[in-house]
Parts: sequence; C-alpha cells; structure tokens
Amino acid sequence: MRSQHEFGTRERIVRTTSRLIQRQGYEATGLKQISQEAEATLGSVYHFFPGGKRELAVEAIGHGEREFTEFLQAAFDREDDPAAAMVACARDLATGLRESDWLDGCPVTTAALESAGRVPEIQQAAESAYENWRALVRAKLARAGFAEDVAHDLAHSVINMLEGAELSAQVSQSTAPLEIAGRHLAVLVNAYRARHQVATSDS
Amino acid sequence: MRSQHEFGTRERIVRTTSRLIQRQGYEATGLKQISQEAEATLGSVYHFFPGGKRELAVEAIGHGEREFTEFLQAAFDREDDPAAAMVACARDLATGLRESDWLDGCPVTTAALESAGRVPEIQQAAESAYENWRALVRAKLARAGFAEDVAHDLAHSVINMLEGAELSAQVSQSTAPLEIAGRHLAVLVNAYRARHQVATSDS
DNA sequence: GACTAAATAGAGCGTTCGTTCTAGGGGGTT
DNA sequence: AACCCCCTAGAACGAACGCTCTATTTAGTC
Repeated sequence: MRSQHEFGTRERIVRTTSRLIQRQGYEATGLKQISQEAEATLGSVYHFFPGGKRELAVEAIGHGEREFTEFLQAAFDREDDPAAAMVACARDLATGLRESDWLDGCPVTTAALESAGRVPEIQQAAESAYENWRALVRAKLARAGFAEDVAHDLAHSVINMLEGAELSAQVSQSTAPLEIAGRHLAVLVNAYRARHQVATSDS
Repeated sequence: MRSQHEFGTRERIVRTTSRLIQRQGYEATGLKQISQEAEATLGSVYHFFPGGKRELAVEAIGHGEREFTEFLQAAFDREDDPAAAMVACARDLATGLRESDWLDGCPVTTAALESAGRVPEIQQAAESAYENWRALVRAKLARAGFAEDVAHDLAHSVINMLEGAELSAQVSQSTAPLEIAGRHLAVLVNAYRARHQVATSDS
C-alpha cells in the first residue's frame, strides 16, 4: 500500500482505485480521495481516464479480477486435488481477510451490487470477472476428470459459495463462514466425484 | 410500490428507504430521493429519524431482515423436507429477481458491504440479520433430525450459498446460479443426512 | 536550441449532499 | 375559544461531489 513509487502514475491510480472500491464501494469513493492516495493530481486522473469515474472504475475492477485470478491459480497449482484446493482457497481467503482487519473483501462484489441495473459498464465488468473465475474452476475440475456439465455447475457454486462466505465473514468479522464453506465445498465436490468415480475420504 | 397510502408516514419512509438501499445501496441513496418517493418531506424524515441517514438506514435494514425472514418461513412451512425447502427457496428467489428486472437483490447485502468497517451501526444491523436467518435454517434442520453442530454449519453454508448465488444471478441477469445453488444445497444437505440416517434420492 | 506532445498542476464550475432551522397546519383535551 | 403537541413544510447552510478549464512542466525528436 504505502509508497508505490515503483509504479507509473497510471498504474498507481488504478491500484489505489481498486483498493478503495474494494473497501468502501464505488459511490463512497471520490476522485479527490483517489488522486490524493495515489499521489497524483486530478489533472492526471482525467488525462489517463477521460471517461471519468466510470471508466476508471471499470479499469479498477479489471485489476481486481486479475488479482483474484492469480490467487485462484496459485491455490490450484499448489493443490492437485480439487476438493483440497477449495479448502485451501477458503483458508487463504480467511487469512487475508483477518489480516486486513476485515476490510479487504472481494474487490468486485461491492461495486457490482451498487451498480447492478444502473451503471451498465461496471455491471458488465463484474459479470466478466465472475465468468472468468468460474472458467478457471471449471478447467480445474475438468482436468481432474469431472464431466463437463458437472464441472460447469460446480464452478458456479464454488465461486458463489466463496463469495457468500467471504461476505459473511467480513460482516461477522469471523473466519468461521469461510472455514465451513471450504469443508462443505469439499463434501459437495466429492459427492459428485463419488457418483462417477471412486469413493473418497470425507473432510 | 406505487401508492402506499395505506401506511403511515413513518412506515412509508422506512419501506421506501429499504427498497432504495436494496436497489442502489446506501451511499447512492439520498434523503431527497427518499422523501420524494415516500411522498413525505425532509422535515418528516428528520422528525421520525433524528439520527439522520444512518438511523434511517438501520431501520430500513431491519425491515429488509423481517421481509426475508417471512420469505424463508413461508418456504419452510410449505416444504417439510429441508432439502426440498432449499430448492424451493432458490427457485422463488430466482423468480422474484427476474420479475423485478434483476433489480431487487438481497435488501441487506449491498449496504453491509459498503459499510463494513466504516459505519458500525449498519454493519451490526446486517450481522444481526444474517444471524437471525441462519438461526431459522438451523431450527429447520434441527427439527428434521440433524445434529446441532451439523445444523449450525449447514445453516451458514445455506445462507452463504443463497447470498452468493443471488448476487451472481443479479449480475449475470440469469436464474441459472440460483437453480444450481438449490440443487447443490440439496445434495449437500442429503450428504450429511446420509451419514447419520438413511440414504435418500438425489436431486 | 527549438518544436511538439505527454503529463502534471490546481483553481473553479454547477450540482447535490446531509443537515439545521424556523414556521405553519391539524386534532384532541380543557 | 384557547391551548398544546405531533407532524408537516421547505428555505438555507457549508461541505463535498464529478468534472472542465487553462497553464505549466517534463521528455523526446529533429
């Protein structure tokens, strides 16, 4: 956070906006605050983003999408078994949330909800983020031998459960929802695996 | 929505605020808009809610909590089997969402995310809402014979999955996430039932 | 060294925000 | 009729909002 001197002005603005939107949402985040915390001026903001706040927010959501994609990818590369990977995801999500004093939830969700049906560009950026995350999970499950339609449906529920659990963890300031989510996702994944392959140990 | 002449001024203000917060969040909802749509004046708003916008928002979230509690209760009364009740919940949620042109998501979540760590009163109101909803699910599962700790954990994941799926459905303007969530919640619930009771048919 | 385009700088626009304030109506009790 | 009190009414405040505008500085090319 402190001193992002290694980044160019444009990148600094995007990163700052992404973090601010993650913590306080789209509406509560002002361009003045962004320019101050990014150590840029209002002139610079409008130079790089002539479309104003909306264009900047779309870019910031794209940044958040990339961030979480890397997070998922790392967990999937570390754990071979999909069920184990879900548990690891939930655990790491809980750790990150606690270490940020319950401030850094999903970098996309808040803006997505605020803008649903009101700011189409932002809604589309959020939809694209969710779709790409689901595709990542789907690919992981397919690689593990799950049928395509099963993997497609499971990917929806994995992302949705993680999303809901993170929201719940943030609001209740507790890691319990995410830990439970990890366990239950493993049970769910193994339930579908058991139907087509061999039985597995439970969580 | 149109013409709430049967309600008193105070009730009209609370209902309008709840609906506006549900659709566009806490920050984007102004007191002027509230007083206009509630057909009240600013003076009335401050008369009933001297604490201003925050006090009104807390009341509105409480109204949203009661609304969803009644929704859950109705589904639980209609369906005896918990797994079937989850499927019904998800289906009805999807129907309501589509019929509102994907505008009316969870009346609590948006404000909860916007205010997490910044507006304690609102965060607490949201936390209390989630806790009460979980208690309802927990009681339903306990009544169906689930052990207390199992019911406690399942209640978390049921609410979180519905929450995440509704968010996803709203952003992608599709009922698919909620339908999948209903099916998967039934599988999850039955997976735990199978461990302690008898095997059941799948979804 | 002169020319050009990119980037930075910040004053100021009109608007809207949450809030405060004082004044005015509408019934009920005495 | 006089009184009181709950409620309504809306003008006005300072602050903050997104955005526009005109300069000025910086960096690269001939």
